[in-house]
Amino acid sequence: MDQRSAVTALSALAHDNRLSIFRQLVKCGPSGMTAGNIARDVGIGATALSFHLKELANAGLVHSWRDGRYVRYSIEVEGMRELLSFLTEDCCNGQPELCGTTIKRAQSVCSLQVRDN
Amino acid sequence: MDQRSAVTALSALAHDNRLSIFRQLVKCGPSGMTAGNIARDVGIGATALSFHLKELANAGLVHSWRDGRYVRYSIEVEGMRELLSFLTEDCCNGQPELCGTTIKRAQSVCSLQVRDN
DNA sequence: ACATTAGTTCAATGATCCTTGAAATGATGA
DNA sequence: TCATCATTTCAAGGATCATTGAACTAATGT
Repeated sequence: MDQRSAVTALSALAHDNRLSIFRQLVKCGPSGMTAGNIARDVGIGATALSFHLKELANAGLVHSWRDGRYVRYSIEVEGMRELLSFLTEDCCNGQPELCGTTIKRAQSVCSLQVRDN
Repeated sequence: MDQRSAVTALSALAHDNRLSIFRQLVKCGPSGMTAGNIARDVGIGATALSFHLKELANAGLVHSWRDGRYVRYSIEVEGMRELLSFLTEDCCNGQPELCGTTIKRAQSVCSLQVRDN
């Protein structure tokens, strides 16, 4: 991931409604949700929802597919993982003991955890 | 971390210059950098730098202290960790195998990795 | 005290983003 | 085919954010 893509992804997440949408989809997993159900849960109109979903999709954070009369959206795991990785790249110049002294290591609840690559 | 703080933090990172500043500080570790050196590395003026650092500080992502004639800035590790954790909270409703099948688990290069709490 | 260096605050302008309803598109079932 | 439901696109406005130079505050050394 490059800086430009990272800014796009962060901008996509940096909005109250979009962050709510994103977190709903994180919870929901690969099966995704229909646009209509997202709109209901987040409490916004269809137009606004469509606008925000487009931003998230354009940022590589969600993707969609048609499911009969509905359109389903789900999180783009790889895009999210790349973003988290980018944010922590070269932390303390590869000497984790420098920041590791202040916080505890622990297991992530999810494979979205940052990895070195 | 609540939704409001997360949006503030993401908004702070969602800007080309601020993301550059942030990543410089991530690399640099706890010793931090002077404002002047950040400005030189990122290639922006003092006024703009001050504005952006204020945004990052307000978002809880960096902090600063005076060091003689200079002001040093460094990353706020806990704030960053909270943000990463918030973004992946309840991923796949606690069933990591759902998203874990598509990406490989691996160790983070840094203790900033997401943890379950 | 004064000159110099380092950073921050202020105010105004321009740029970008968000919201809204109305219209358009796509899919289903009778 | 027609009515209906689901979602997207369009266009206009209001709101928010970024940039700039100038003025200001803070620390240092002489």
